[in-house]
Amino acid sequence: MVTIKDIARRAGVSPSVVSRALNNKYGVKESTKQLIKSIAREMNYYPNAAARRLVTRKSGMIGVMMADISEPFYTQIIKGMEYVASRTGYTLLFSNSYDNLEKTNVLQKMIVTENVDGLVIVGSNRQDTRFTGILLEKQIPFVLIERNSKNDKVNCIWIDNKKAAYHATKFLIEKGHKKIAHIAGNLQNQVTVERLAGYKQALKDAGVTESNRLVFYGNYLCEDGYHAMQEILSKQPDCTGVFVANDSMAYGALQAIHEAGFVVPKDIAVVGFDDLEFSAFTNPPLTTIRQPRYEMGKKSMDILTKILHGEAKNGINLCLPFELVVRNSA
Amino acid sequence: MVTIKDIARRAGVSPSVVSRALNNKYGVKESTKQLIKSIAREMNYYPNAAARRLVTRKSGMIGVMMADISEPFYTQIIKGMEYVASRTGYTLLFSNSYDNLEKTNVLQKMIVTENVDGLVIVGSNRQDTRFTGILLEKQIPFVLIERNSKNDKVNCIWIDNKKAAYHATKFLIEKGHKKIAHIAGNLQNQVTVERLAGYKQALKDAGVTESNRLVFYGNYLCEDGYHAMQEILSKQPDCTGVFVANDSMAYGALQAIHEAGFVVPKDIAVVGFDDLEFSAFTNPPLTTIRQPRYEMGKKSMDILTKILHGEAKNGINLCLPFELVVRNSA
DNA sequence: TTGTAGGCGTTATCAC
DNA sequence: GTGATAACGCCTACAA
Repeated sequence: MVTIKDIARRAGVSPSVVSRALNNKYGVKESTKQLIKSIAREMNYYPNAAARRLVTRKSGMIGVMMADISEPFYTQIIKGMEYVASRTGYTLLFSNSYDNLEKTNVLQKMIVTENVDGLVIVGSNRQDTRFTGILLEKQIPFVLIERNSKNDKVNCIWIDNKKAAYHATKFLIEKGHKKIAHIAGNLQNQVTVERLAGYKQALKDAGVTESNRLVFYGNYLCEDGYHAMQEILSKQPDCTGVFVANDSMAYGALQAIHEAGFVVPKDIAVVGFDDLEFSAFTNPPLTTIRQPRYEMGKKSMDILTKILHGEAKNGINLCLPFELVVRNSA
Repeated sequence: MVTIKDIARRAGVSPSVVSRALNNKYGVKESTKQLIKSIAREMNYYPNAAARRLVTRKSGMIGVMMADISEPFYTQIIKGMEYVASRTGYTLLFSNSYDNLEKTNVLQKMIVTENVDGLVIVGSNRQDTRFTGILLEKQIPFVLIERNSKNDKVNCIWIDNKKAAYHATKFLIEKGHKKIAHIAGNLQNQVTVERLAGYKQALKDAGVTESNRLVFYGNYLCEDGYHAMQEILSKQPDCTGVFVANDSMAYGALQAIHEAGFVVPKDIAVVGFDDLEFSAFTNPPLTTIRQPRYEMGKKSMDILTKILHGEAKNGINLCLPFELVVRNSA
C-alpha cells in the first residue's frame, strides 16, 4: 500500500507537505506541489478512506434509504443521485430494504458506524417519519423524496400528487367516462392518500359519481393491480375508466382487462402514475402521469451537497412538475 | 460520540478489555464481559468503522459492480446479495454504472481507497475482464455473475446460456414453427454469443432454416426489441416465431407485433429470456427462460463470505439451473 | 514554505 | 484476566 509517507520520501519532503499538496491547500510551493502530484500519480497513490475519515470526522458518504430496490420506480432516482455523487466525489451507501431496516438498526449504523455526512430518504411511507426526528436532533442533513414536509427545517422533493391525480381523473372525465374506478395503493403511504383525494375531488368537481365502492386497494405491485381490476370487473361491471395509483398496478390491470376479453381503451380506459420506462411498451401504451424521477434523484444530491458545502441552508422544499403523458390506454 | 474509552471509564476497566469484550475475544471474565456489554447498550455505543478499518485493514465491505442498475435484470440479484450481506454483517458498496467506470477509476477506489474485502462483478460484458487481472494480482477475492471462466482461480456463477437458448428455440420448433428469427443482444456480451449459438444449434439439429438474415441485433433494451421486431416484420414477413435474447427486448417485440396488427402467439410466437417480474403481466404473458437471479445474488455473497472466512478456496464454478417458463406468448 | 508532533478510535502485542 | 503501549494512515495546529 502506497502512503503519503512513501511519497514524502520519494519527493524529499515531509508527509504533511504531501497531504497539503494533494488536498490543494495553501502553503505549498507550486513546483513542489506539482512534483508531489506527479509522484503520487506515478506511484498509483490513492488515499486511505478510513484514515482520512478517522481524522476529519467526515466520511464523504451519503446514505440512501428506500423500501425496496426491486421496485422499478427507484432505479432512475438512483441513477440521478449517482450522476451527481460521482461528480462531487461522494460515495453512496444504500439501504435497499425495509426488511433489513426492521431487523438491524440501519439508520444508527449509517450515522454512527459509517458516519455518513448526509442522507436521502425516498418514499412516503409513514415508517419513514421515525427517522427524521433522530436526524434532526443529530443535526445530520437529509432530504426526503416523495414527501412534502411542513417542518421548515427539513428538505424535501415532491410532486403535487393530489393535483396530478386530479388531472389524470379529469382527463378520463373529459373523455366522457361516467363511472371511473380508482386502484389505490397502501394507505400507509402519504402519496396514496393524496392521489385518492385528487381522484375524488375531480369526480366531485365534475359532478361524476363518487363512491367508496369505486375505490380498490393494492400495494403498488403488478399482481395487486391485476386482482383489483378483476374485482372491479365483477363488482362494478359498468365502469369504463380506471385511474391506477401507479404504473406497476396499471400493468396488472391491463392484463386483467385483456384476459376478461375487453379492449383498452374502447371498453375500459386506463390511466397510470409514474411513467416507468416500460409504460411506453404496454399494450396499448399506457397513458400516465410522469414523475421526473431522474431529476428527483439529481436534485436530492444537489441539495445535500450544497448544504454540506455550506452553500445552502436546511429547509429547502422543492415541488417538481409532473406531466400527463397521453398514449393509447385512455 | 460514545467510544470504548467512555465505556471503559464507566465500567472501571481499560479500553482494551472493552474492545475484547465487545468483540467476544478470549481473555475476559464472563461477568465483566456482560457488564461491559450492558453498558455499551445502555450508552448506545456503535463502533467507529473508520477506526476499526484502519487498524484491522479489513473494511467489512464488498464492492458490487454492474453496468446499469436501471436494468430490471439486476434488482433481484441485488436483493439476494443484500439478504446474505445483512446477515453476515458485510456492507455492500455499489458501482451502478459503466459511465462512472469510464471516468473515474471505480475499481481502484473500491480496492485502495475503500479497501473492500471482496467484489462481485455482474455482467458478461467484455469490459469486465479488465478487472479480473487486477483483482487476481492483488489477491482480492471476487465472484463473477453471468460468466463461466476457464481460469481455475476465479469464482463464477452462471447458467448454461447456450443450452437455455437451445431449449427455447427447440420449444418453438416443436410448436411447428418453420421460420424462427432471433433478436440478439450486443455482441460485446458473452451471453449474447452463447444464446445466439444455442439458437443456431437448435435450428441446425432440427433441420430448420438457419440464416444470418434471421438474426437481428439490439442492446437489450425495450426499444431495441421494438425496432428489431419491426425490421423482422418487414424483412422476414413469413416468420412465425421469434426467440428474443432477453425479456426487455421481448416486451418491445410484443409491442411492435401488436401495432402491426398481428396476434401473439397465433401469428407470431415469442419466447424471451430472464423471466423478469413483469413478464407474467405482458399481453399475452411471456413464455421465457427463467434465470434464478435472486439465487445468483445470494450465492455470490455466500461464496465470497466463505472465502473471506477461510471456509472455501477460490475457483468455485457454479452453474445454476435455468427453466423454461411456458406462458401464452408461445 | 516546510517540518514536527499529536491525535482521530480501534485493535494487537506484550507485560503484569 | 487485565492494562499499558504502540500502531493503522492521515490531517492540522504550531513551530521553525
